[in-house]
Amino acid sequence: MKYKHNEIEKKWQDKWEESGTYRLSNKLSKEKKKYVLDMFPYPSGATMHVGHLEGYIGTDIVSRYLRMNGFSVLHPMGWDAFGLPAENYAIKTGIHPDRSTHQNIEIFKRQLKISGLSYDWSHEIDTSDPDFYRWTQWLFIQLFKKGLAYKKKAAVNWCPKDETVLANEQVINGKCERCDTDVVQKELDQWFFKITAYADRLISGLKRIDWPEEVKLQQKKWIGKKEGIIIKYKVEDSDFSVDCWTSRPDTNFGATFIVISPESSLVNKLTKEKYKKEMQEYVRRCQNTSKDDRISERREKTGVFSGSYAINDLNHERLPIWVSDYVLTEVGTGAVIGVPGHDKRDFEFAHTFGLLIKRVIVGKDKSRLPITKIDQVQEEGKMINSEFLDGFSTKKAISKMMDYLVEKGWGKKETHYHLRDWLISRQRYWGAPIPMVYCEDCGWQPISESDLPVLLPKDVDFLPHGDSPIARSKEFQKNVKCSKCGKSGKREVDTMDTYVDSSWYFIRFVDSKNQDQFASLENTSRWLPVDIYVGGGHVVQHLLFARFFWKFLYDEGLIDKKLGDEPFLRLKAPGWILGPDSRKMSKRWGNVVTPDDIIPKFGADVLRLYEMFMGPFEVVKPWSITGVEGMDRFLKRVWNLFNSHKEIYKDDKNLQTLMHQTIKKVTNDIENFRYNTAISSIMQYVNFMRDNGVDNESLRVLCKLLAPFAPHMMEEVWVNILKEKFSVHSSFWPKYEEKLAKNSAVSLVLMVDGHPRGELSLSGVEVSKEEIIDLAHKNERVNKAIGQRKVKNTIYIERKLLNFVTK
RNA sequence: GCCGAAGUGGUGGAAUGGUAUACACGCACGCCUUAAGAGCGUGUCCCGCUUAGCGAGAUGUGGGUUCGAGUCCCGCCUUCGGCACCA
Repeated sequence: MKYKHNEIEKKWQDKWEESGTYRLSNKLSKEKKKYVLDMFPYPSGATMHVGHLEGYIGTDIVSRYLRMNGFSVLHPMGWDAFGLPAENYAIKTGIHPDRSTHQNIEIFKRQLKISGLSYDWSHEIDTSDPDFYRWTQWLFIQLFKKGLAYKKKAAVNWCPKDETVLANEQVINGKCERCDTDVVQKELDQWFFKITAYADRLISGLKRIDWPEEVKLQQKKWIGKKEGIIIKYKVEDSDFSVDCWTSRPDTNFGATFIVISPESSLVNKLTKEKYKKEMQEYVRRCQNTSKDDRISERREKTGVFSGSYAINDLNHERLPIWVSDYVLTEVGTGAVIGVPGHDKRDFEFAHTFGLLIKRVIVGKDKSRLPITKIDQVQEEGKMINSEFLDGFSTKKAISKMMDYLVEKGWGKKETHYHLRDWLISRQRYWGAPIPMVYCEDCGWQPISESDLPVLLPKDVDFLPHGDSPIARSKEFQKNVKCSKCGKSGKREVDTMDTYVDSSWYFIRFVDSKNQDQFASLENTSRWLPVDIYVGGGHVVQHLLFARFFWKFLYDEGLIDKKLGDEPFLRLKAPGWILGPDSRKMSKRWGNVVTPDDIIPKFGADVLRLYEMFMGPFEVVKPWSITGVEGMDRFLKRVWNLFNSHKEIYKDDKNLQTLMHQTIKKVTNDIENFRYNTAISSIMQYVNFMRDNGVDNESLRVLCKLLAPFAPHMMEEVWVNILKEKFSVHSSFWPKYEEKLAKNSAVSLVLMVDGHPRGELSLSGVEVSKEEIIDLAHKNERVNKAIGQRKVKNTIYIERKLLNFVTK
């Protein structure tokens, strides 16, 4: 009997949907819940490819496994539907983003469904649906009320020709990706979320969660907490001073100049008449330099002397004050203390302009001579030429110097973070409108919550015209009232960063149809936090933002405190799947493999098994069509095994042992996302049965073990061959017995000096170490290997090996 | 430059510090077929020998710890990912 995957897969998919096999019922127990979540996809115009599917198959397997273990599993799917690509597509083709996005969603959804994924679609969400973004807007208002959303001026990438704001990804080498015009920085009033208020907790919370260490490290690095000190330098012949923040005050005796950023408000005050003209020109030039150019490391250092000097209180030395664009306004205080001997950037600057270079750290080569080459610039070591710090390590010197400066009143300790507040304003159309109204009397006021959602107007021309597209809607500004005083006001015309949507969607999933609340306390308490979260790619920021929102809701009591203040307890990141040519899948290389290329020919079960068998879940791996064919052969063998109950085994110890070993292995492997080895052990089990025969129990177990991986064929087998009650996916996962999983016959390795020299078969009976040593000495090869030497030591590991050491 | 991950057959990969190369892919030969395909079987790291076997070597590279290292420690090389003038 031939297995017709197309027919059978369709048949069971329909049956599962019709009987609600994966639907959650409210009767299920509260304690045994699991929330298994995929990072929801952006439904882009390019179709889904097999790479997207890797994570989805992984969560599907674990979800099915958990259900079979008696858990009620929330496993939802939805759409990160707002975003720039749809808008750009609209600009190019005139097709409204709403239309193109929803067409894409249909394609994605069909592809997920034919893959046999067990999502409970009754929880589906779409971030571009007013039902969803109403609560995104509501969240904004909660943050605003707590002072965590605020407006301030900030620079954006601006294309003067297209008259539009560009996202960082649209800026290629400092030029607009569409028209190649040089991108400039433009200051606009924009909304921010104060994520920095949570910086410390975003670090400390990492300790409590089961995430890959490298992801945690990346988060820590992104937050970039650094202890430092602000040192005040008096400016000579004036009554003001320059504040420099540094984490390395230990090298302060090596300071020879100060550099401030061109954007600093001090530039004008400090620049002496003689240098004014040159300075103005320099500052103007910096303004017109794109960020990319400014950052590119290869660029020579530039700068202009201000004519002013600051005084280093430590040694009363005069420090010339320069202006240079290698100093960034946003970092520290926007003013840097130049230590050219022990900082490469400062060295380059000093070298270019002929400034003094002092050594205060002994070189790696023990050198105490002046520093003349960049290779000699070294950040750590033993202090010299630094009075009271001499002889100390840099590490010790940092704290000594900090204390000293604080005591003298010259400095103030201050912790700085790399993390900045989150700029969420987008001068774009396809996003959630920011629910704020500007009133001449009351300033910025939120929409009253009962008036939500602020609908995204549809009558918008989204071609770039130099302002936010929504500003051109005729409807949008009609009858707008200040929620505080009732006077007419003007709506905010910017939309929110789509990261805002994706930072809380996982909460909406637990109660996606709720019309009165973002999610009920009952449902959040029942399902959250997320037990297993799977996804990769752009994750660093997403995870930080989502953790920030969660902590905020936690603090506000909008979710139950007993849920803890971390939303994702366990994280797994699937590795990329490369094309068959080992390059990243892309239209450009013509190496994209989609589920539609594979499923019609081989079926979803083959695709699922193959993807999980390719290699470790977290690792990058190339696609191979011959590998798919191999998996097709394997599944055919499985099908034949179930169809030809040729020899029936009775009471066979080997088969039973292997069965328990396989259950154990597959169970542990699924728990740890080691699907490739789970499948290989199932293969060994199948091979054994094919060669040696089967019995009823071993077949039933095989069907269950394989059910999460190949759900369609196993359902067919379960119902129509094994004649069991529908559905295998609601049956119980097999249990193994430790005792039965142990081989009764053990082959013990005999070694001499660590080299294998033979083996000893021990069956069942317990044998003592002494008896084994006796037996080993009867082995010819062992004796030959020992030869005339004396055995000095004997190492015995039960059931494993015996090693005679003669050396 | 900094941070992180990884280097094992022709290929994807397996291996709680305990017989390296499981499980697959590919290839070769054979069986079955008029034939092709499918299916099944056998073989497949490398060198040597007195060749049903035996012995030596091999997990990027050089050291170290250990009775024993792919696995742990130190140095170097290569590849991939992230960040990048962060003071």
